[in-house]
Amino acid sequence: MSATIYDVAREAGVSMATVSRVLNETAVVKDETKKRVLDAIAKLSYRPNAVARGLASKRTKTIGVIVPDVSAAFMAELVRGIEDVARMYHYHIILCNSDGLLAREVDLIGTMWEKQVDGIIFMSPALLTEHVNTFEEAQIPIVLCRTDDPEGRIPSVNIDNSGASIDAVRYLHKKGRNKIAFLGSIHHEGTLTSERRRGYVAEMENRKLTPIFIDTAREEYQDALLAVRTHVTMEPIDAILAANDEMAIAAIHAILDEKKSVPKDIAVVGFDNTKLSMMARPELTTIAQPMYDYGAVAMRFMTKLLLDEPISTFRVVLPHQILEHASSADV
Amino acid sequence: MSATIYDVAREAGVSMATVSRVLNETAVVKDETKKRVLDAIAKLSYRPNAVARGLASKRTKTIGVIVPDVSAAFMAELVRGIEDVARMYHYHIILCNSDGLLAREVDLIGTMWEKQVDGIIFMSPALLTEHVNTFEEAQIPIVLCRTDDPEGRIPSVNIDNSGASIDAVRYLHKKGRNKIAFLGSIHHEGTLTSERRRGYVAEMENRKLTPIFIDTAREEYQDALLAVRTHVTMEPIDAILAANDEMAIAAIHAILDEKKSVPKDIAVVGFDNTKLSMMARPELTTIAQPMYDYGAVAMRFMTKLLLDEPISTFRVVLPHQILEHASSADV
DNA sequence: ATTGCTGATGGAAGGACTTCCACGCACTGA
DNA sequence: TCAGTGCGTGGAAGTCCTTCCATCAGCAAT
Repeated sequence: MSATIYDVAREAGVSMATVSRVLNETAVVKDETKKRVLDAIAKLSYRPNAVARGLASKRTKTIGVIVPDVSAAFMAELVRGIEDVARMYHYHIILCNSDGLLAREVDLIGTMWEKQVDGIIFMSPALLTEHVNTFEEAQIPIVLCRTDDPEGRIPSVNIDNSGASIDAVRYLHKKGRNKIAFLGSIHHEGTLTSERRRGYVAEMENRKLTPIFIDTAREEYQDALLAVRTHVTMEPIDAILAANDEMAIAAIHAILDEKKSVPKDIAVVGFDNTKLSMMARPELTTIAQPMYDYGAVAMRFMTKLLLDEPISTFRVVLPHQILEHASSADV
Repeated sequence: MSATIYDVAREAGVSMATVSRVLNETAVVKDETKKRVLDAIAKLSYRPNAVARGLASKRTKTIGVIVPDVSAAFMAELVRGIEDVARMYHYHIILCNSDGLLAREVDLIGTMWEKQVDGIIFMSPALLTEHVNTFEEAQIPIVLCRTDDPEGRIPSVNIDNSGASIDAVRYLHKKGRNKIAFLGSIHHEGTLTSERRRGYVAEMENRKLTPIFIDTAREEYQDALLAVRTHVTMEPIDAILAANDEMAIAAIHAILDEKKSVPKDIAVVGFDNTKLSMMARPELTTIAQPMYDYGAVAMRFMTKLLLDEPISTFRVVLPHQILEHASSADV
């Protein structure tokens, strides 16, 4: 079939140990010998078998990536960030979707271990004790991405979601908005949305404003569309802070459907700065998180862990920023 | 460290061969023995090492997935389809982005080979001879996905892009539109867009209509927005068939920006039925391709290849369908 | 009682690499 | 001249499985 390291050794007249050394640059090999080996490799168009390599070295150069759903709004960009950095460091990624189901997540971590991945980048709606336990059993380097560990046990990469909401409320209030509603679904604690909601509530109270909630079952366009439509006719509000862009756009459309104006009657601010925000009319003011960077930084973090590079902090916090567009512009 | 098959064998008082048989159900094992083995596995919380397994069996249960860019409009859904089916059949996927660069694609196929993947699902803007050659060298089962091999050498899963355009032109013409423009970028042959353009031209000529082209550099929102804005003021048209949804939405916005009406003045039809189509105002008429199914079917196809199941055709053609919405409704 | 099967299991040889240990050679310093 | 020092290299063990071949007990058929 295809050439093995042994064939290369014979062709070059050296031992397989030497070929391995050339391949991995793991020791000095005389230039002349090295050349012979490289020639033999080229001649036989030899490519090392990564599986055998993995078995012998106990390092597979692959990283497991567990996400709730790649096809969700901006997960793909994040995954792209991971993969790009992975490639730079000669890693590959095994991608799995968990749908945020604990059982599946636990199972996946097990499978990742079977596959002998060198590390796992993990995303989940909320981190539970079960997760942490599984991580500990698995004994694999883990980096949480867009998933907070409130107790800071696991290395993580996040933005300050609560702080971002605070900024948003401040921003809207400065624009003279007082009846600011929060559009999101109710989840258990530890969720991204719950953090965002927390910041919202804190800053509203801080400013002696009454929090208003527009709750949806799921965090989706259709649900949000209906919820906002209904709410707008019932209670007077002049601004909406949505838990994500998709819902924010639903809010815009719902408001327009009810013959009100954005931003004149109601300003809308989204979350995440997905492509969607640019594709709405009026364009959406949104809180930008660097989605690509999320993945890129998490993967870079992973390589640091793997290569024993010094790490300054276990909880990386990425910057966020309000990007102002027409949906909340001054009237 | 962690238990090996040998430990399990000792614990259960059998040979490792028997453990392997229990694990793989590759031969009959007496019920009582099997129970002892399973108990031992549970007791040691043993999980087989997939790498060692891969080396010994020459099957890794992993599939390489090469896409131009996961973060592109609907690639993520497609990848999700692949992964879901892969999981059903106990496969995993290694995901890589090629950016559609030939050199990277060739390199990736090589790396996939190193990784000893059982098969490759391959997506590319256009299939070239170099690809086919590399496939042949690699000797790995390949399934093309959303990538046509005009010569039908490689198994593939596609829709009839040219036919879809024909349908779209027919549809618009029946609605009384005569000045139908095609919005897309000019690529070399073999591209999806080129197929779509081909069908458009064919049906326009068939109906004695003059083809009108709005060309963009890249197939993106911004490029399309500018191109359409400019074009609309110069040449009278009453319909636009866009090469994808993103550009179609750009077209809608450009038309509105120029104070014209959609669909009254100009009807717009998109391609791909991404989530975006629902999120536009007016909602976008689009040619639906089953994006999730694209991936799911391709992966299912792959498993058939791998499991030697009978295959009816090497070129799977998925159905498409015009989904009518407000952007092209009767006025 | 002997032969011939079959069902259940053990033994051992790979599979393609990495890596540790040892060794030869040329050269250095006393 | 001889021990000491490295560099460059070979040999072989080890990694954890799968799988082929052999074995063996038990039972039906002759």
